[in-house]
Amino acid sequence: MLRGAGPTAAPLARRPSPTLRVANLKIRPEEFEVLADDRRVGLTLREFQVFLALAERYDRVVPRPELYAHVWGGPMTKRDRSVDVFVRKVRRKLAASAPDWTYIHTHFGIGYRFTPERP
Amino acid sequence: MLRGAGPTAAPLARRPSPTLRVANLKIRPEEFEVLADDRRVGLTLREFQVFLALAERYDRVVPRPELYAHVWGGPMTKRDRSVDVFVRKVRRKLAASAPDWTYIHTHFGIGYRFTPERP
DNA sequence: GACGATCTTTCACGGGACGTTCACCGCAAG
DNA sequence: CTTGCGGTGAACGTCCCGTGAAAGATCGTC
Repeated sequence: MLRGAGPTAAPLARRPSPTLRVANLKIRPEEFEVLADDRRVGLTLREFQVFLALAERYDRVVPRPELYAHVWGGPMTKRDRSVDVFVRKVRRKLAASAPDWTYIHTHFGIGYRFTPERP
Repeated sequence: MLRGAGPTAAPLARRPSPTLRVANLKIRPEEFEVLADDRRVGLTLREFQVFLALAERYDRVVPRPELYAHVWGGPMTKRDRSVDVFVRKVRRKLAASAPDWTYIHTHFGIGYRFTPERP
């Protein structure tokens, strides 16, 4: 009698990926991927870069020009709003995935700080 | 002359082939064969290599250059569309064998992810 | 070797996701 | 009140990716 899969059939094993954990987030830099409570946040490439630049400086205030230089790789021109726009986009997607959390805090005139908090 | 009769005659033994299972798929790496609901998907060699490279990283986002290096064994030149074309071919054949499933997901600007889903 | 079939690689086109910039407005600080 | 920084939505151009098809490579058969 023909057997189907046979006795050696095994579930496909999952290969580990370097993962940073903070609060309810999992961050996989190699995959440009962020999970909130194991749900995909779905950041775009730029959004992830901005998020990572902040997350790597956990609980530190990151000046806007420094953030810009780290992501865009050059000096920030005055009145460039790129950082603000992408912080907004990251905030929106994080909020959609984890409504009860606040992650990115504004420091007026300085920049942003990544510190997960449950209001 | 070959004869099946004789005292030592035995039923043709079916050597089990190592088989990975995931969702409704069976994967036999040694045979370069994929079955969807026990139907042959009929991937070609390259197609199978691309499929396996993704399947081995189940639920992981695989950057395009990494996928290319794993299958073609060298650095990917910019603007090389080989990966895209073969992902397309694999998708088409998988869809033909299992229309109700979606397996390979696109991550814009990064690469692809293998995660079977029933829409 | 010539031919045909099958598979791989490359090319071109079109739609759409993403990144950038702008404009408007609310609010913090002095 | 006045100023300017940041939140926010949206327009717009770029280029990434889906897709079909041509061109090239590989293999088997006659």
